[in-house]
Amino acid sequence: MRVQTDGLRSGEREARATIVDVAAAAGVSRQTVSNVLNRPDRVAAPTLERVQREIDRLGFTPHVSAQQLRRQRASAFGFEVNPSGHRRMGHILDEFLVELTVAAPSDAGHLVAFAPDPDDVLTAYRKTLTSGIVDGFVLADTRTDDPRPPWLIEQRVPFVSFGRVWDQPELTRWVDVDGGAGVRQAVHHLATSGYSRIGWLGWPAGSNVGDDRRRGWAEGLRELGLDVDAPAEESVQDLDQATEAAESLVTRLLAQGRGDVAVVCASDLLALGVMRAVRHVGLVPGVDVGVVGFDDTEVAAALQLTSVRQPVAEAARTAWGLLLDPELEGPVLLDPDLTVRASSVRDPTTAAGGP
Amino acid sequence: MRVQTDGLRSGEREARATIVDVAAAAGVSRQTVSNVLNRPDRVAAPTLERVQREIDRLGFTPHVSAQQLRRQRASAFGFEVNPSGHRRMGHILDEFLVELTVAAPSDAGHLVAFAPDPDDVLTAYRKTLTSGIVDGFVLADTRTDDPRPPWLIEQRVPFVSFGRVWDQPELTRWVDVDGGAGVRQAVHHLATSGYSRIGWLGWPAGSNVGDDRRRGWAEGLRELGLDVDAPAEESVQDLDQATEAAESLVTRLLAQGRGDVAVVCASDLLALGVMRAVRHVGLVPGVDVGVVGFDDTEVAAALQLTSVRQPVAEAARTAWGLLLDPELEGPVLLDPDLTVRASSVRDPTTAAGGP
DNA sequence: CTGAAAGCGCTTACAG
DNA sequence: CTGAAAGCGCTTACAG
Repeated sequence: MRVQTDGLRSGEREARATIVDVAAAAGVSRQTVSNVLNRPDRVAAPTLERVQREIDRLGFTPHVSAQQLRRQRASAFGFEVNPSGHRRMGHILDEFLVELTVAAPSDAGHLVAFAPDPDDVLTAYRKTLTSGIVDGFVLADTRTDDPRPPWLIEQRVPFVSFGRVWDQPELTRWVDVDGGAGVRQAVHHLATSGYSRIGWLGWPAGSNVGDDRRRGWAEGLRELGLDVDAPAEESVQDLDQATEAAESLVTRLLAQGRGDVAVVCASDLLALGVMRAVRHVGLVPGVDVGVVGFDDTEVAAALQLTSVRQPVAEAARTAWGLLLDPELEGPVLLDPDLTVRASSVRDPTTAAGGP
Repeated sequence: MRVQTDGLRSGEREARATIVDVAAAAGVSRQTVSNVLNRPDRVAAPTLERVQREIDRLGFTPHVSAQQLRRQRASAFGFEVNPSGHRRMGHILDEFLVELTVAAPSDAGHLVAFAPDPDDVLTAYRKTLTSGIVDGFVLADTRTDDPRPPWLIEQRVPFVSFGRVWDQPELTRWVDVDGGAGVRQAVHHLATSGYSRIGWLGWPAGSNVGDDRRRGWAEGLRELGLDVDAPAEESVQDLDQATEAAESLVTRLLAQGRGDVAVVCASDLLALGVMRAVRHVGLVPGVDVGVVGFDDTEVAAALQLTSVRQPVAEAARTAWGLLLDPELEGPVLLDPDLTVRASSVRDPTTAAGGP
């Protein structure tokens, strides 16, 4: 017999209602309450209604641990996080974690974040799994020679990946953002704004992500009938080096004429280098030279930089779909959005790139 | 009788070992295995060792749901997240979520992120609690008239807060960053760099956080014997308005003389406005006018802006301490760090604020 | 120091 | 359509 809510002294913690309390209140067995919850079709309408009323009245919520134990299923999935300091992809992964949590279908799954020892990542995956708190995983930040996918496949553990699993092409349960399509979109936008000589500032060749974005630039030019031999330069992800590379790039572009020059970049930081280079030659970003970055970081927002934005929330929803819905076929490649700001609209009243 | 690991066909998912498997392998009862795990002092040394060896050999990890159910304790705490788009504090809270996960003491607690319906936040707290998946909560982003603290207190639910609970001064289980101390530190740093006339650009009076930071500026000036009536201006968190306010502020500061002028700001965005204003009058941030921002965002890193950094990882560790260690007295006020960059060092070779 | 008993809250297959 | 039985994997108080 449970303590009745009404009988509590004020300030005392209410005892939670269990399925047995609901059963007693509704005058049925606890199995029938369980059926109301899990197999409502097997319960007669009047019984259903009566039980449901008591569930609502008592504020009953099933005890998740008991369900997990009995069902031998956690209905939860793990997501590895690493200390913010070591981030390799800006805040995208922090955002993805948040959006995965928001998008969790409350009935079918929730998210468990865990932080492995960096020297022995797989142990954390194994422990998380065998302690019964997850049924599978959402991977992100997959690398070439990533040990996780082969291990998970061997163990027959369900997983999806945010980001292609580059060296396992037979794997199809992943969702990624089509960086090339995003850059192509940027090129089309610049052309529409009246820029016709569009250069590229990217990372050194050899990174899957960077090469993909550069391909988008070349394809965009080709589709539009623009000069496919437009200048391109490379820089690592460092502001000073980017500025230097951008100075050379901007000089080459401007040497062929003025007024219709723009640069598309593989990242916002590279784009910031371009804005600097443009200022250095006495011109104004967005008015004299168009600039587009990638990832729509805080920097882009602050400096009025047009930028390609990854649809992180949609990627999170898709990840849940690939995990839970066997009908949904992978892989899924999402188109990014373009956030248009002053750096690409040729409006003399709204120069970009302050201060 | 369980399937033996050795007997599995290759590729088949291993059945996890349970406490019963360990007991059988070690030739003891399952209660003894449980004692090895939870009350090792009650077990004879040889038994302890024998059982431990089998635990390691079988890779046994206790089933968390079974423990939670039996102990009637989740050893987990909830943390509310909201879609990234609606963020009010930059990426600080995303970072805090990550650091809370990293800092979770694996034996004593783990973190459960959940996303409430914005129109009915308390319902999500109640459900998370009564479903038995958490024992309490970590709050963040507490507001004046926040409904959560009074409700949690009334329900006798344990919680800590990242950020003061401003309108419940009797509450002491919180950890916060001492913004005033951070700004004071910035003032001292600027003075050491040779700036002696130091203005303030803050938010309109009335916000707890903003007023606190401004107090730090005034105290810093007083401690150093500098002009406590130095000019101050206000702006909301918007780049154009910040630039306008900064222009007025910089003009006033420069009117009294040049060469030793600096501005401390309540945010990096306001600081960006100052850098713009400095450029507009033909001067160079960091060389002619010192600038310090707050929060050390990506913008600060990209623009070589010196900025006050909140110690998020330490705040997360402290939050766990306040939650789990009754000896640890609250409240805890952490000192921020100053990330020094070109905008405050008066070095002509490293101007800040590109492009 | 070790083990037999009870039970946490639920679900599932099955009998009536 | 409804309920009695069994059991998921563990821990706790207690008897020996």
